[in-house]
Amino acid sequence: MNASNHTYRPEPLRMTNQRKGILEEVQKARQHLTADEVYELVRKKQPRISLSTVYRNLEKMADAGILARLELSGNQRRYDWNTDMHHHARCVRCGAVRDVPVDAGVELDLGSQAINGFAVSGFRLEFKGICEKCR
Amino acid sequence: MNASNHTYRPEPLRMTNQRKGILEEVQKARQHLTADEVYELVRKKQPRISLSTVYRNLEKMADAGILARLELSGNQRRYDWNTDMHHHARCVRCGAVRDVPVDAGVELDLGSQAINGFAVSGFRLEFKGICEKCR
DNA sequence: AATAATAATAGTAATTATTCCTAAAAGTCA
DNA sequence: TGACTTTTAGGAATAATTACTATTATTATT
Repeated sequence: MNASNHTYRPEPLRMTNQRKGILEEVQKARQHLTADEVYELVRKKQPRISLSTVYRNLEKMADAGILARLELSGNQRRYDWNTDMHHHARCVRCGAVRDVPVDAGVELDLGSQAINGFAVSGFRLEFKGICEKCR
Repeated sequence: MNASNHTYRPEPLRMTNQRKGILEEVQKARQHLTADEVYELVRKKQPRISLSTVYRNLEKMADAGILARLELSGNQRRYDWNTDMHHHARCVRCGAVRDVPVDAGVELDLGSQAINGFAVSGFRLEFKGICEKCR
């Protein structure tokens, strides 16, 4: 058991077909996918791939910084091709999740942010609302 | 399957011993508890209570607005006696979660918040950092 | 207090998401 | 090519949560 989610991992990543296929699907997806969504997609091209391979690789690539983990509150883990800092907005009707650039009119004053002895080092911001399609 | 998490529930809540005991523990806890933490606590006084009763009641009381669900990203669901609007801060060392009042120096500009066609109706904000004890 | 109606319970089974295990196969490097 | 090490498939294991069901408890009403 490891305290940190982002353990330093010196071992090299071999470029296997499976890994390539998984990465491809995540990168070309328009939404943020769950492990089993990725599995279903990759399976069309590599019918013998196993679910555990998909899980393992998504986690490994997230550790390596190639992908980003997306753990929205109360939901299944998803993976995001966009590893830059950004927020997310979830539609309460259809459940779609979209990216929100950090500067999209959102201003979070973290200036001298020391909430009663708590030293803030980061935050995550999650919007909910109704997306364009659902209005 | 129901689209909404907060279904209108006209049926009355009967005040059973189990429900009373569960509510008591959540309200007197200093931390935000998971279902099985509540279970272990209530069990000391009501050794025959079942885990599913704890789960069912926590959910029911959350639906009724007596408790608040707390689903921090990538974590087990917890329950919060404080149903007023507030944020949370999680210590990356010890994992403790504390409340952050909405006005604690945090300013989120939601003025004309329409992120490219997405109508924002709410948001959740989660801090991480190091708590007083762990510094 | 007794009755009738129905909500809640204990105990367990089922589900879902994820991680772990292992022998066999496949990349990588010299 | 051969040696070394990572990765794989497939399935078992785990953890959190939800669903099921016969029995019991609560509440409102006589």
